[in-house]
Amino acid sequence: MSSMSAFREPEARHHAYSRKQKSLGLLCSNFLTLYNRDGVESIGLDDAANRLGVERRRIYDIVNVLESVGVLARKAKNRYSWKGFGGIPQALKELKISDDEDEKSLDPNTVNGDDKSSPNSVLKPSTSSKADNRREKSLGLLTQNFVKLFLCSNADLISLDEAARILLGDAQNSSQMRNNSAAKVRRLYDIANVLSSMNLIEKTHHSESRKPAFRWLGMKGKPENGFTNLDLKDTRKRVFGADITNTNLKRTKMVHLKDEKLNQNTKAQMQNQMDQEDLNKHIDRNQAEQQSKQSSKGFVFGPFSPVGIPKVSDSDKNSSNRVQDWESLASTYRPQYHNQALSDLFAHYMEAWKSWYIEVAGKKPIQQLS
DNA sequence: AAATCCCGCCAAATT
DNA sequence: AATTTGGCGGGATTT
Repeated sequence: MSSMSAFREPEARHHAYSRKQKSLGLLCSNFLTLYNRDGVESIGLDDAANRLGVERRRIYDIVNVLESVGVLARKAKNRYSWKGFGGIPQALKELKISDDEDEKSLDPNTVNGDDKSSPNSVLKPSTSSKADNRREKSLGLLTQNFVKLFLCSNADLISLDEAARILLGDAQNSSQMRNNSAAKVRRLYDIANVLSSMNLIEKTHHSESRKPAFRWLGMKGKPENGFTNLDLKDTRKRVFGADITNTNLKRTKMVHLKDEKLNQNTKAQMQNQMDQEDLNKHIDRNQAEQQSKQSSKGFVFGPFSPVGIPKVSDSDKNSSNRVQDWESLASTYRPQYHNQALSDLFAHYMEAWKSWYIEVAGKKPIQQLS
């Protein structure tokens, strides 16, 4: 009854219904900021949806990919447990191992390929049952496969298009796989966005400046205590500074790992380094913002925002512009880190959020689960 | 025009 | 049967 769809304004002074403000990536950032840290241990989907001001559907998207990377774990209906960023390494390790033993050299893009081939393809788990058909196309599985692509191949720059192609089972033409691939890409965009918000990957461009692609950052993205620059030396895997010449990875049957309920205890030890990573994100955003708008830092709430709050927007992170404001907050440039400043900023965010939340929901501020 | 990807309908899964 | 999950893709936004 009486739904409030009174936003028909064709145009007005400054509105800008910006699609960016509703991006999955941003939502994920908010999600992380909200649940990361402190004693969060259990997360209710309803709560998340309310807190973030979005429909449930969106939460599922986020939660699914986060779970695929080990940050969350489904505990029960409507309930997930927060494992934290500390759970990522383990998850990645599992992914790296995975099963299947056959190897195949896939050539995502090979000019005039004459390698007919592709004896077949497909990733359908042979043991696939009719019911598992759903799981096969799940966002979660796609996420894991996408990640495996980075983990198992030596190419560190992959475009969504390539990923989709590979994940499909190769083959560069014919069949309606074409269309299927397109559909896959849509999903990959979503995945890439949330993965980006975690800084597990970063958007860049292939080669000099052509097609957009993603680079795997993994834990390296946030050196907790090392350095913020990723040199070319890299740690172990050698990487050619060029586009993918040939991806040599397995035909990934990919994951199917059975539920890993091995760990369940723990409670303190997971969160430790990601603090700044998340904040860096926000800062990054702020900087980007400074370019398009100015000032305005804060959160982006859902569609409905408090009556008194202007609902600050904020541009998304990565932007293809000059990066040089590193000192923007380093100020003192110390060998250490700006944890202090970051913590401060974080606190500010939380405070703002909290106050907003209280005002709107009229609930208690930040629940402490239990 | 092409690349992104939000939105939410509505069907599988679960409860 | 009701509710929770979550494919899926039309088409609006950005680039």
